[in-house]
Amino acid sequence: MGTPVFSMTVLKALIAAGHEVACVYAQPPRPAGRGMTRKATPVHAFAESIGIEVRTPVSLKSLEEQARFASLKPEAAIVVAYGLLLPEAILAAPTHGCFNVHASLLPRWRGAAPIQRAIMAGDVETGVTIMRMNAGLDTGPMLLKIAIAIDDGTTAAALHDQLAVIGAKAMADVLAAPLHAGEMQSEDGVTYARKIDKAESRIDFSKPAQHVIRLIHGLSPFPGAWMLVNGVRIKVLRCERVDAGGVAGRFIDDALTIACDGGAIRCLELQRDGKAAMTAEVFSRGFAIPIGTRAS
RNA sequence: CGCGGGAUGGAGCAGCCCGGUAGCUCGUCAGGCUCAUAACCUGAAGGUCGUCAGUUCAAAUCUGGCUCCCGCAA
Repeated sequence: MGTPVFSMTVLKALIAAGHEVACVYAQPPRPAGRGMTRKATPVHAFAESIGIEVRTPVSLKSLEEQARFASLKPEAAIVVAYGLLLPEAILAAPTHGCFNVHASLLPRWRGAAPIQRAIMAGDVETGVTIMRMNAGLDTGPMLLKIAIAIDDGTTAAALHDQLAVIGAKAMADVLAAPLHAGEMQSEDGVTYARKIDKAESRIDFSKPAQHVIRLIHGLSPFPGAWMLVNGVRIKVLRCERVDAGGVAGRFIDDALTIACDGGAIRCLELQRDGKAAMTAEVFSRGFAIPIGTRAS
């Protein structure tokens, strides 16, 4: 059970490991993208392409859906970024239980956007956790945790791809070994990774440089942290810290360096409205920004 | 039919509203200057202006269709 690309990576790994996939559950296709056409989710499209049955119920709360699920006689259910809460009846159906891959070191960053939140908070490490599922939100006993480091240059996209690979392997490893009950999560250190709100994505240069960098990288490339320069909306996809100062929110040189509170950042990769993403050097050729221009 | 931007030498852009010699920054190549350089100077190569059709004496520029790319919103 899953929906986005992350889930797809795990699904592929399980298939490669020789597991028989009886059925894939995914979020139903919804109007999305340009033109608002209904589009199958990544897991849905992939599973269908290789001939696995796909079900896309709006909810699993109904007795009919629960009966349909039980009739698969599943040995185990693997849930990755599915987006639906699983009722008790579903959790209890598989003989070996339900397992989840979560992209953080639980109990830190339970919830929807663990990858982005870890970067935005400035964590120096994060990882994946394999757990048994229970009725709570990412509260089940843990079977395996794998940590990896985050640095100032780590973007959400890069971290996502790394964690997907690690998570997929971790899940395959867990299923290959004798299953145990797992270790309960500590009550200490619980944090929740709430969904990314578009309002958070505008860059505030009155914040410290470190904070600005984390925001930019945590939201890169989606939804993308942005600023307004001469009325044009520009996303900053990658940047680096620079030892320089100036009036916060002003460009202080001709290399796309913008002053923040107590420091400055230099844009390395950016994208303006309607255009493709490009490096700072290439961007500069077609979009001149005089020193002193305001970014807001 | 959710809203909108774009397609111009290798790269990024301007020109389009007010049709009539293809421009800018960078890259490439050649030469010069220099102890030397990604610096500086000079010169050169390289474009059927996405595609199809229409209007016109004349279309990158106006009109319509098509293809592809992207931002917003979801």
